[in-house]
Amino acid sequence: MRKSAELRKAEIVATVLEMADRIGPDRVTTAAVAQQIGVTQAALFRHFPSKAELWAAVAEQVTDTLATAWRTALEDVSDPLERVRALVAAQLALIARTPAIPMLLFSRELTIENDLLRGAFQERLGAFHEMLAADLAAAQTQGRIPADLAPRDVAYLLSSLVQGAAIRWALGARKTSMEETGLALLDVQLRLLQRQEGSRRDA
Amino acid sequence: MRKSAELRKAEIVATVLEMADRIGPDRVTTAAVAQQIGVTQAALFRHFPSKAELWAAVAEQVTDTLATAWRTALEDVSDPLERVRALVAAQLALIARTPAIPMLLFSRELTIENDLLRGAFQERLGAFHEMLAADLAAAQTQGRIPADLAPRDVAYLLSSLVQGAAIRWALGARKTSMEETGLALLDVQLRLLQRQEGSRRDA
DNA sequence: TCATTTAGTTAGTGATCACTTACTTACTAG
DNA sequence: CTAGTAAGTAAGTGATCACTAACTAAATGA
Repeated sequence: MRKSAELRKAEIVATVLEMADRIGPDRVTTAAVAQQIGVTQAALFRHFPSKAELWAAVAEQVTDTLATAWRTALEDVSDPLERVRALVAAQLALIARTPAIPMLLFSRELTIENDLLRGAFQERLGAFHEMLAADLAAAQTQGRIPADLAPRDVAYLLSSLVQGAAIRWALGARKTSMEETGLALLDVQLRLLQRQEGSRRDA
Repeated sequence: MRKSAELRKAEIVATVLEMADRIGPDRVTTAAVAQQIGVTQAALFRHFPSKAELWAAVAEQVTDTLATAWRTALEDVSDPLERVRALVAAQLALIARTPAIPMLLFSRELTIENDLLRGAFQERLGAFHEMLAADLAAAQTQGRIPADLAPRDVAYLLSSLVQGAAIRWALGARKTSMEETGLALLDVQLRLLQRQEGSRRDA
């Protein structure tokens, strides 16, 4: 049953993330993680010098996953509004698959104990916002959405849409489908953005 | 320095809420609360049989404050869209004044330990959503916003706006003014909602 | 084959948590 | 004035936390 350090580290990180989903980030104790893996609690400290460094590894994996998901979503999509849609859809899908992500944003580990982690997550959210804003600006130059809108404002509205959907999903004990409801709202918002000038042209 | 039970209970609840703002909900220990008040830790258990019941009292005060703020905001406002604006503005102002509220939504106490609290908050958010939806429906019958929009969908967009603003504010270490940026976004969204048919009529 | 490396264990540490018990002191009604 | 009540204290409890020291056994390379 003995694994290489590399494999074991990955297993520990994955387990922490899974347990953060299931029981909440602040409930993930070293003892609980070790028990789930099937090693003693002390074994974790062979691989990570402290729990904070373990969380840092988790955060790094999450931010990597986010970056990868965005890149994949944008592959071979050139139309600006389709790119916006793909980005939001990817974010919704990722949160649905890894519900710990929004919980991590407000966990004790991130918000209080570890300024570095908070900074890393904030930077990722900022990157998401900037990607949205860039494509929205492109859509604007194509005359697809009104010219007097600030792309960054619209990008904020769209990221808020994702965050709101995640909050309602979390509070509702995950009964509804976050992806479906989120995508439905995205369509409403995108129609609102497009229709004004589009309908003028059509009419 | 001895206070009546009523006064002391109120003082404890207020202190918990203040400390939840300052150090995070999960960091609020009975010892820390007692120390800030200036009594022994055991004294808290004279007034609340358990920490869970203490949190329940805090939640009740918060939901009461929410309800009051909404009622006050709607007083003497009859125009549907102005009511929507007043509601969202009131919510932004309240969160800015009591930043623990969004943190509570994701705290361990609420999301894991205490199903009752989670239910209470979910119900309040639902009430907010329904109030928005009702006024949006009224605006729809007045022809102020497009008829083919589901009022509940638009209400979700608006509550998400508030939640997104709160998240960015919390993660950004509260450097920006949440009320200002939130209200600016609200204006953008409201213009998006109105302009479509308004501009058609004008044009 | 055997020495070295390394993943893992056993059995603790002190700190901190919510909560309890037994006692004490301040207020108040009769 | 005094007896009862209610607020508060001192000093614990056991549980749980992250983390450590000393030891063991499995893999590996010469």
